[in-house]
Amino acid sequence: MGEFQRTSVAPDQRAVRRGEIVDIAAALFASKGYDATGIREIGESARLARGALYYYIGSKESLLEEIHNRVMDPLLAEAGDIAALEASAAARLRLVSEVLLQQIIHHHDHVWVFLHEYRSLTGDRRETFRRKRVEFQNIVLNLFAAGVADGEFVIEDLETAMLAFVGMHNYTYQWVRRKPGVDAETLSRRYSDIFFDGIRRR
Amino acid sequence: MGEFQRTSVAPDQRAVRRGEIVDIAAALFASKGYDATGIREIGESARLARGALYYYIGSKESLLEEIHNRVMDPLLAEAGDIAALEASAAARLRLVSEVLLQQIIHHHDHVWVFLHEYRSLTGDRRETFRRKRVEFQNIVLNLFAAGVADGEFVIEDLETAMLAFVGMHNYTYQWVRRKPGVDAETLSRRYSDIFFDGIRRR
DNA sequence: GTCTATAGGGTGATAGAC
DNA sequence: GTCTATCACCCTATAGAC
Repeated sequence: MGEFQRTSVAPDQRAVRRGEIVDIAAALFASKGYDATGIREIGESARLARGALYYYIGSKESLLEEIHNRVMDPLLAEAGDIAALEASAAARLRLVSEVLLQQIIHHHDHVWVFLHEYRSLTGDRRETFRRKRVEFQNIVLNLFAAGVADGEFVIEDLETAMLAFVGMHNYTYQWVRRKPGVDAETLSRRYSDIFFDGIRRR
Repeated sequence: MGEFQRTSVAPDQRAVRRGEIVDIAAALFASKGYDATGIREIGESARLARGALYYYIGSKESLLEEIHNRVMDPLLAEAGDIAALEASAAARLRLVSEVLLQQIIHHHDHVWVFLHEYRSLTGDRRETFRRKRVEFQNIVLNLFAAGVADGEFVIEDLETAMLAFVGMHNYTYQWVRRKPGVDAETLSRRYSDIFFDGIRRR
């Protein structure tokens, strides 16, 4: 039983080290691009020669896959929980906006890679990622639809509205690093104010 | 004088062929990525061996530079003309929205490369591009500021509003190819309706 | 677990024949 | 203008010693 506890509860050193390497890779991929970053560079940053590096990573593409999952999986879980809350569509969209911006701001490297390099995923990895992205967009789409059904929103085309909302948020990764001091809560409020009420004086 | 006219007015065959190769490269870079596309592939698509190809292109990076300029230069010129019109800030922003979406929809490959691969530009090329992007964003920023000065808009933070506006538009390149039949005029109207008046029922 | 050596295959760019 | 041959260098991944 002591042995069982050690393998199931104690941290797996190999998995821990692999996690560190994933973060190192995310930083390199974000600053130089996936294709332009060599396995050698990742090894140098992790202080590991190539042979030892491959003991942890398996392949370069599996690092890319894990970077994607680290952003997408918590985002999907949180957005799903928020959508299930008993609150107005506007209130729930505001919360989704905030968790999305938190990922973009606090896991900036991973999000950059996620939004820039998903085409470097191949085969099943690519298809799995595509499905998760559709799932997230559907959560947002359904919130807009719920708002229209409740008479809370007036929307000409639901899909365009969803894509405008997601696009406005996602694009944040392009500039947020150059504006330090911006926080998810403030930005979420400003985006939501614009999206729900517009900027025209009334 | 006849000879002078021929060199200054008649089309330069080399420049024409180079232009065709730039378009071929844009299509390849957009579908596979800049780093993942080889000079050999560009040559195959253009039906030219490497030696002949280099006679036209100079270098791979100069192709990337020209793809950027083909999007940015007309956009800057049109946006500058629109900003100088005597019209409300909302009307002028609506026109800027439309020319931006026209570039995104009708020069989709070039825009994809432009928004995805600008980090592969080096040295002066990169700096020149950065300046042009700032120039475009300043045109949009000044339109928002003019709207506030006229009492037409109420905006908490000008720069956030500008970035939200630009981001909502730019992100369009990610999905517009999967929705055929979308035109710049319709999309521009929908984006502007959301941005100026919001989606909440009043 | 970590290393070095190497396999097997790319890359962008240029020289020089025609 | 277009070609082939080649330069110098890079890549991901694996084998096998320690």
